[in-house]
Amino acid sequence: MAVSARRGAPLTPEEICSTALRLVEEGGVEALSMRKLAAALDVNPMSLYHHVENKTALITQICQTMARRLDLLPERPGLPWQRRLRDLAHAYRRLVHRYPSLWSYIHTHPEVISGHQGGMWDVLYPILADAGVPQEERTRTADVLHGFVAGLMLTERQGALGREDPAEADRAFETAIDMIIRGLPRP
Amino acid sequence: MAVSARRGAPLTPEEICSTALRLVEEGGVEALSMRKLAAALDVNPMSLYHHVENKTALITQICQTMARRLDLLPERPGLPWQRRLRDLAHAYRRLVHRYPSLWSYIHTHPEVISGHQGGMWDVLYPILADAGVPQEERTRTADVLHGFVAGLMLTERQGALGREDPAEADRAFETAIDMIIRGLPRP
DNA sequence: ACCTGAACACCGTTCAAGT
DNA sequence: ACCTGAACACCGTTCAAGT
Repeated sequence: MAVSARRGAPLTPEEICSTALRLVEEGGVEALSMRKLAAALDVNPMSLYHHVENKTALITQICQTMARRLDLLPERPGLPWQRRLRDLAHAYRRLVHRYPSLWSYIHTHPEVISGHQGGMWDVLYPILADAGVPQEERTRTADVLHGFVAGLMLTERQGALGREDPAEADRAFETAIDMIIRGLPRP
Repeated sequence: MAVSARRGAPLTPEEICSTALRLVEEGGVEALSMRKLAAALDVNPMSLYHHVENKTALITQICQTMARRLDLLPERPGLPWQRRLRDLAHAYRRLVHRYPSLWSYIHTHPEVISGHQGGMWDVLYPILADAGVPQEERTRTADVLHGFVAGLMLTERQGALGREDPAEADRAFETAIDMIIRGLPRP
């Protein structure tokens, strides 16, 4: 039989991807296995391989889905760049809080995301321009800034920011953004 | 027989740890398995469990060994703090270049290292003091700085700094340290 | 075209049995 | 005290066989 164990539908890529993402949200990337995913979909483990090349390809897919969930505020060129930079950093932080394990995975597996894809960079560049960062330094500055904020999240996830007091992590994050704003290269 | 397959010696903790670290240096943390480690030591896989509680305990041990390899320059209070901060950052970077995979592992597995252990912090605090960072902000600033540099390394490892030109990664690192120096909180 | 079971080559770890 | 083999419960993935 061609669609036996499963209810009706013949196992769409979307269903696979969203179920996989759910497993990751619940138990981290290490909780995702092809066999558990198949069980969650009520399907034979091997059926998955007709829709997904392999496990790493699947993870790459759910990473891209995650990246699309960065909830950027609408562009508001009227606001000062400091404010927009702060808001962007907070959006990034919210995303990491939502998918901590998957986010870590991406940043330890360079191969899954290549280049400046995702809406974040389109928001960041105009901010840097308004901040007066010279054109020829903007790419480098953007990479460094992303690194800074990513490292902050790494540290927060390690519990190094505010071990006892949870509000301390928020405060440290603000301090960090202040440092970044002060430190930006000016002409 | 009690020491059969192995040559003479009865399998010391040091031997286990150093061999495990070698496997990690060669193939990353994902290349370390209890069974491969046993093979490298020419021993039955189960023998390891008489010297090591389990795999995570073993990894924690080799992480601590790695942390001890941070080659700090001797303290030179005569030099300006900017210079000392830069040197410390470079020592950190060298360590990450030497153990990229293990370093990533630590920063994605918060449980393996807890608190400010390791000589780095003893070097960092006096630098921050000389930089004029107020006493009550030093802990937070130190955590943020560590986060910044760690994030930089993460980004570098992802290839985001200087994809084509390898010297660009060096330049981006210097730019980043400049930003940090400019951005430090002052009284 | 899509699904499946058996199989292969791996894991970490437990446990009873050996010396 | 230290080592070991067999076993358990997992992996990802291939492949030939089913409908």
